[in-house]
Amino acid sequence: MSSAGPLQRTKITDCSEQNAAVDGIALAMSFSAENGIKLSKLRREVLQLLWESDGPTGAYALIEALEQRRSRPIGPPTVYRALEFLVSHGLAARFESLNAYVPCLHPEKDRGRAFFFCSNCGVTAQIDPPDLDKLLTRVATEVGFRPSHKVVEIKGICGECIAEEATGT
Amino acid sequence: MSSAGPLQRTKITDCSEQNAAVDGIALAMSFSAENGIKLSKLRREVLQLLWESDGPTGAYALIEALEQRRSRPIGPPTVYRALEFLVSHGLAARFESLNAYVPCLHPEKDRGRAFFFCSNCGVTAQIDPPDLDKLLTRVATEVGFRPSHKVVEIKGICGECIAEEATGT
DNA sequence: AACAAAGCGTTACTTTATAACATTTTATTA
DNA sequence: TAATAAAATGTTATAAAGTAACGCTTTGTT
Repeated sequence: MSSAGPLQRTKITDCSEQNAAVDGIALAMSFSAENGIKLSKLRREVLQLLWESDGPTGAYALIEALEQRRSRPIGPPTVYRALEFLVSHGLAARFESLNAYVPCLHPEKDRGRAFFFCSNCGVTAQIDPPDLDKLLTRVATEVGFRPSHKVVEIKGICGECIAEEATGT
Repeated sequence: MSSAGPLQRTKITDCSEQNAAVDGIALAMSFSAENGIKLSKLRREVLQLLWESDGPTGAYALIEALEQRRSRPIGPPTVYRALEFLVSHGLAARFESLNAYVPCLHPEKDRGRAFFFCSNCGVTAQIDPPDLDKLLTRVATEVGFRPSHKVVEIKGICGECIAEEATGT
């Protein structure tokens, strides 16, 4: 995958992948400590794999990666449960239209996340425009609906790939 | 499923289910005629099943329903291809977070659809606030992204179910 | 009628996800 | 700290969703 573009990535853009992962985990650790959440070894490993990954990661890719790390078989429920925990605490999110998972910054404000995904290079960004959540909430209110979970996912081509397309790179 | 609430449903709210289905198909037929699309028997049947259905419908539920109608086995690819066609022409949409399909009004304007789904009663609504698509497009533009597919899905509790909850019905 | 193209059928298989129950680890408190 | 309860993880089996590859049939075209 190419380097960071103008997108605010789910990964921290101006750090190496490794550092982004470290930061992501550090963030999760302090967030957990502050909120009385226990981040078990398994859950930490899964989250770390998400941060170290190049993009949205499927559950079975995580299983394989864990098996590598541990040199023994891991059953799907093990990983799915860890993912469920991470998602329920806002540390990760499921990218519904990709059947895959991404790590999340800002676990505290877990509403109205918008994910962008470049179909060309796979770069993923999480952008949370305050307007968006307000708009969705307003529309919901107008029709008497009480939202509990909002999914906003945009697929397309990122700025870098558009540029490369133009210059014929 | 309960009767129509204040939501603009994917089904036409002030008609019986049967009439909604008839109207949905009629709409699809005229739309197809106008746009030089051929709606084969199979595709028409699948679309009709979507309209007649009580809510978002899984591919395998459609397969079963078709097998009922035809009294012989139907393979998954048959239905998936029909769904792909319907979705690509805006006559249906995949509800990503439910692994299911819904029929669509307004096939012509196939952008920025917002789906609402009541986790309690299953009622589904398609609402397309012009603001929403504009906002998503604006945010995308700001980060240099060219969107090709937008997914907006809101799960929660619909007005009717909130009312029933309150009155203890 | 002959041909081409699109649609559909069929078989087999892959990927994604969960149910049910056993075991281990962690936390609690006697 | 040993006993117990609760939470987390491991294990096996299976369900649910989706696709690849190939052949036949229908539809459209010359």
